[in-house]
Parts: sequence; C-alpha cells; structure tokens
Amino acid sequence: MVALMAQGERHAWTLEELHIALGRQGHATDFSSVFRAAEKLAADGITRKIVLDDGRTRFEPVGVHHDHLYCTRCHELVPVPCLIEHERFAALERATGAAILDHQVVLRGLCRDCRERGSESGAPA
Amino acid sequence: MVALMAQGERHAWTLEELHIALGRQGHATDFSSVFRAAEKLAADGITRKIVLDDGRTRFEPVGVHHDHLYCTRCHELVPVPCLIEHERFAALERATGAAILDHQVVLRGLCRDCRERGSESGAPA
DNA sequence: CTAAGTGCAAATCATTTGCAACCAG
DNA sequence: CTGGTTGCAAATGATTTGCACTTAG
Repeated sequence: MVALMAQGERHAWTLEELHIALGRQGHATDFSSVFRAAEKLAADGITRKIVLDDGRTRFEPVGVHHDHLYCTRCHELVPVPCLIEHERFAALERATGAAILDHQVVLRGLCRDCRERGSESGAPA
Repeated sequence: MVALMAQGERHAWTLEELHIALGRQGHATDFSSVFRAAEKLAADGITRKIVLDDGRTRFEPVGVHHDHLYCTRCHELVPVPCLIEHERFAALERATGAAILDHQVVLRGLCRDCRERGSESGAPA
C-alpha cells in the first residue's frame, strides 16, 4: 500500500480508492483489511489522515509539510506549498496564549486542469 | 437557532450541541428538525459547515473570515485571526494555474484555558 | 388551499469491530 | 505455539430521507 501511495498516481487516497487500486494491481483484499492497514500506517506516522467535508477520509504519505487544494470539480486533493509563515504561529501563541502543535490548510477551488477545461460541460475526471 | 448561535456561548456548534441547547431553552425539537434547519442556514449562507476529523460536522455563524484552533483537550473549536496573507493566494494561483475560491485553516493544539490548566489531570471541559 | 416546517421511524454511508481461520516466525 | 493478518458479517455513529401531519400565510 505504501508503494501504491508512493508511486504518485494520486496524492491523497480514500479507503475506497486504495481498495480499488489494490485490486487492480492484483492485490485484491477486503475493505476492512485496507482500512486496518491504512489506520496502522497513519498510527505509525507513515501516512496522515485528512478529513474534508465530503465525508471521506483520505490518507497521504507523510513528507514535507504542505497545504492542500481541494478541487470542487474533480474532487482531487492536490498538494500545494504551505502558505503560512512560521512566525505567524509564534505570534498567535503569544497573542492568544494557546499552544499550536499542528495545522492544516485546505484551499477550495479548481485545480489547474479543471480550470483550464473552463466551463466545458464535461463530467469531472 | 440563529439567535442561539449568535449569543456566543459557543462559536461552532455540532448538531447534537444545537439539539441539546435548543431543548434547554425550551425549544425542544426532533434531531432531524435541527439537522434540516442547520442545513438550510448553511445553504442560505447564514452559517457555514466545518468538518474536522472527529467525525462531527459543526456550524458557525458566517462573519468576517477567521481561522480555527481545534483544542485537542476540550474539543472546542476556537476562532482565531486569519494567518494567511491575501497576496499569497494570488501568488499561488499564478504559480499553479489553479483558481482559489475559498480556504479553511485548522490549527491543532491547546486553547488557552486548557494550556493554562497544563498537565493537570482534570477531565476536559 | 399551498407551501413550509415537524416528529418519527427507517435508510444511508463510511467506517469500525468481533471473530474464527490463516500464516509466518 | 504465538502474534499479526485477513475475510466476512454484523455493529456503530452521524447524518439523511420518506412520509404523514400540522401550521402559517
């Protein structure tokens, strides 16, 4: 599964996508096995869980931190460089008294491909 | 419901919290009514849905944009000023060709209250 | 009357979990 | 044998939906 995720066909995977892709690769398994393997990878810090408001959890390989662009047309989650400067966090901690351990940014819009396809009627990828 | 959310007892509400709070205010209703009313408010742009990985959808009144701090101790979602500078979006659009319509930042850590309580054993708020 | 809102129960959806059979060490 | 996996089925948890019934306009 790690190999599958690493090959870059997609950046963030839902359990269903992993399940299907594994099947296509000849590693057909039960959905629950995919679920457990994915949870384990996340627990071991190999992957990270990402939740969006479309109701499906995604898993992405852990690497350098980055933000995400959720394409509202093709529903793909694309990695983009982080938009927040480090000092911002320290400043916020000083200003509010809170302790920030982690953060996640989700941009919403159209990925380049979908934007280029413009208002074409075509169905999402 | 709008009134309830506006009174500021809490910033972002889960359906369950709304349901309970409405009941306490003497406006007992069915859970599905809360659900439908909340969905309608969100559809009408009065409130906004926020989804975190704790599996519950929250609704917050729409106002000036801000980011959120999710306290991993008391599970409260606290509003904090936006950490991303506007130019960043334009720069990213130029760099990637994507179109950004909206964004959402979720910081993860401890809110001030929980941080101050430090490592005290006490149960979450 | 007509559209909108409500309660209740049943249906969905995406996971999660229990368990017995298996497999590697 | 022993712990980690796996498939299958059943259980969860949080919504969502169908439907009959009021209710406001």
